[in-house]
Amino acid sequence: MQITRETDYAIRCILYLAGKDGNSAVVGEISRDQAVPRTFAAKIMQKLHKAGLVVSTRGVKGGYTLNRTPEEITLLEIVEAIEGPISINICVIDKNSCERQPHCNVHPVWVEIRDLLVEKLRSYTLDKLINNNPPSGDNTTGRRRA
Amino acid sequence: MQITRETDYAIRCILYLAGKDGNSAVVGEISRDQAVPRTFAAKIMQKLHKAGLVVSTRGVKGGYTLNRTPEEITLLEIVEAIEGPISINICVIDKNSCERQPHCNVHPVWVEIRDLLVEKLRSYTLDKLINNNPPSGDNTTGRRRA
DNA sequence: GTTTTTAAGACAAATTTTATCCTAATTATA
DNA sequence: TATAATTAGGATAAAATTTGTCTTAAAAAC
Repeated sequence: MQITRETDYAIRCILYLAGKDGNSAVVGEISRDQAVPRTFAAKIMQKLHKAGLVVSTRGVKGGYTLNRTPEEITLLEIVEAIEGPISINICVIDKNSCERQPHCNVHPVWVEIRDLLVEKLRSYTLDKLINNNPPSGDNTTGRRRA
Repeated sequence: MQITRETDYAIRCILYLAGKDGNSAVVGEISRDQAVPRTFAAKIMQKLHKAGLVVSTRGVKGGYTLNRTPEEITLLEIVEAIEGPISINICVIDKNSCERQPHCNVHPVWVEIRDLLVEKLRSYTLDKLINNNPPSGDNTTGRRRA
């Protein structure tokens, strides 16, 4: 029940991009800085591009930039860009995977946990990760609103 | 980010045992009833035994029974009996896996999500799954205490 | 047209998951 | 005490997934 290394890489890569403050970076630079294998990083950036999280430019002055501000990109989007929809157990996504019954008694638990996970991942945006801030809605540190 | 099929099997198997209301069951019976491959089921029952969740008896009248009441066995224990400690990302468990820094900005997120998951899984006991009840502490259905 | 970059798909290695098989140990009972 | 029924544990194997690499093409700058 872990994220894959690829997902971890993807978060690092896009976080690096977010840190460039609007400037672009090429795969080689991202790969070097974040210590992810170059060709693997290339594949990851392609996935992030397909998911609409980054803009790609080909050619000599090409590279990648964020497609939105760091405030508008969530961990959930990054994870799902790499791994597809979160499901915890196969039965949450694939209706035909519970061969024996329409759904067993445990099924609602997986759905509940999936929803929990989705909400939590959605609450973290790139800028919060960069600034080490708690996610929206969290007020456990005792800070109060202005 | 899914539980393995083995874990799913394990939950089915122990749930079947819980349904036997104190009576024992042999691997063959569990395997047949829950449609999990016989030798694989045998391995799973061994893991549940090592984790102290079930009692095993060898020999002619042998088999498995629960080692506690269904109220006292949580989903968390079953998952961890099969998969080991929950971690979401390798860095949550293995301190040496973040090569570059002591821990990155994302690390606390994984810890938080791990904790969330652990709490949720702990809140579900076998009897709640059998009776399709919400976990302890949940009162979203509007029922009130007597 | 040459160089630098991304795009995409095929391929390959490594690891994990999902099993199976075999031998031993234990227990009931004929 | 021999036999049958069961679990215990380790070795092995097959399948699937993860983690990469390689090659060719397309695009853009100069």
